[in-house]
Amino acid sequence: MAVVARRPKPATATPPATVLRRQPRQARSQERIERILDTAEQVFAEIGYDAATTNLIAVEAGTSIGSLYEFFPNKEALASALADRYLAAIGRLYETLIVDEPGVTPEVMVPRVVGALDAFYRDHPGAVPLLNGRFTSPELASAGANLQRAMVRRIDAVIASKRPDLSPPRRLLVSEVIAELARSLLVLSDQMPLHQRKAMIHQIELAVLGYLRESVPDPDDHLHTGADGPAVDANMPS
Amino acid sequence: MAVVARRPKPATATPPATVLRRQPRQARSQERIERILDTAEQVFAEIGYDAATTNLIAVEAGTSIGSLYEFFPNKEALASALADRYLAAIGRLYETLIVDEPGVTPEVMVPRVVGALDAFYRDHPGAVPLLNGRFTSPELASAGANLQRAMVRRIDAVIASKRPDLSPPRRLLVSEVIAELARSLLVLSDQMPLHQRKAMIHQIELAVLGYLRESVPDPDDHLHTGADGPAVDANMPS
DNA sequence: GCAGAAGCCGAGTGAATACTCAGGTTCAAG
DNA sequence: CTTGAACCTGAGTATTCACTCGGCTTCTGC
Repeated sequence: MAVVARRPKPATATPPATVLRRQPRQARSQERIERILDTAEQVFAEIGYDAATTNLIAVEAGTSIGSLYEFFPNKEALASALADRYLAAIGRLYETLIVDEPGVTPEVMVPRVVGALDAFYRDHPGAVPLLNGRFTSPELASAGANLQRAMVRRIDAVIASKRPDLSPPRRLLVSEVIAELARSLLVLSDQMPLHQRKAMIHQIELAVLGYLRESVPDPDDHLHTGADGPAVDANMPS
Repeated sequence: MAVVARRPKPATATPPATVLRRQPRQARSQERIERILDTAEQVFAEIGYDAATTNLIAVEAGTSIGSLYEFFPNKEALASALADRYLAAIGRLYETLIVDEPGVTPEVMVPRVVGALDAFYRDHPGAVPLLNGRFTSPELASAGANLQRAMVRRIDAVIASKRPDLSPPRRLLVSEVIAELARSLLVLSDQMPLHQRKAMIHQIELAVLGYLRESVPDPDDHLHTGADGPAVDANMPS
């Protein structure tokens, strides 16, 4: 239950529902909205979307349900607003960092991307449970899925440029594996205490690079990696 | 919400709740129970634990709620019974395949384990969404987490035996990465059509092996890889 | 073939909860 | 200061859904 719509009265053609019901005019209500969102994020992360009641969120935010519904048309809208907080930022991060620049090798790009994502998730502790948690709304789950697809597409584009010899399906497969690998391991690292987290981030880089070397061996590599020589060797195109 | 207990009446000290309320004596009811479980699995997989209503499950199973509750004490018990169907089998699979045999290299063991898991998941289409799905009950989620911990422990034991030079924390980290990598990519492959699935399975093997090579380079390998000193060094206690 | 047990049914119960609304309070413009 | 708009409140409403219970049907042992 509850995952399913619980809005039997209105039935008014289903507007976007993603936005606020009304734009606040006074600073007080703007702050209230922020407080509600902060609280919702925390509560969702702690007990999950379904178990979170709008009443609890309102009370925890130090306001009343009436006020909550003054601005948010329904519970899903809270989740949407929350997702919007991060989606754009992470999307921009992808666009900035997963790019096809001439001198950038995987050894450079992977730590950059993984590091940036890790930093972002550390700065925004709610983001991971929100977008990758096990108990989120369908709304949030599909937002997370879209983000993941965006990452896959960008990786695919970079590989396409760097390695035109790979067939498109194979490229896509490799991109999907890399993206999923990064996603799931970043989620894992997000659950760890800070001192282990750093080590885990490094393992993520190793995992991505190791997979890349196995799956897409360097064409200008003399010794091809059968089961023995990973041989990073001096590959310095700059 | 429903994630939270919804059993306000009984309050009877909380018995195990994992079992059937009553053992069936006749074949008819045994079949009914099976049908209910099959249906529950399907419904949970399709719309998630929360959105699934016990009434729907009963109707879909061609029976009545009364009958459902004749045997299952509550909704969670359905999930438990479902988990029990797979947990033991997968656990045994780990015990059989993730073992420390003398001549078995990662190149042999990894495809074996990944292949066996893939085969199991193909034979039991409900298992993956049930244990790794985004919308399962806390009960099921923790069952899945336990299973994952079991895998980590077994991998850790094998690494401990093969590579006594690694420090325990490092070993554990590597084991966790491998287990998570396998888990998340197997989930991904489970969502794919059969022809892509085979290719993905191979990528999983490459990913695990590639990560292993990066993270735990062969000690008798002259050139060491890492971007950092993994501090493996020539530490030979034997 | 019958009595009692096992099994089955589904309308009904009660608790949980998303969302409303009538009435009050605070602000800002004139 | 006044007035109307923006804002706030929380008890109440409508709905959903896990679970019960009394009555009915089917089986089984004698």
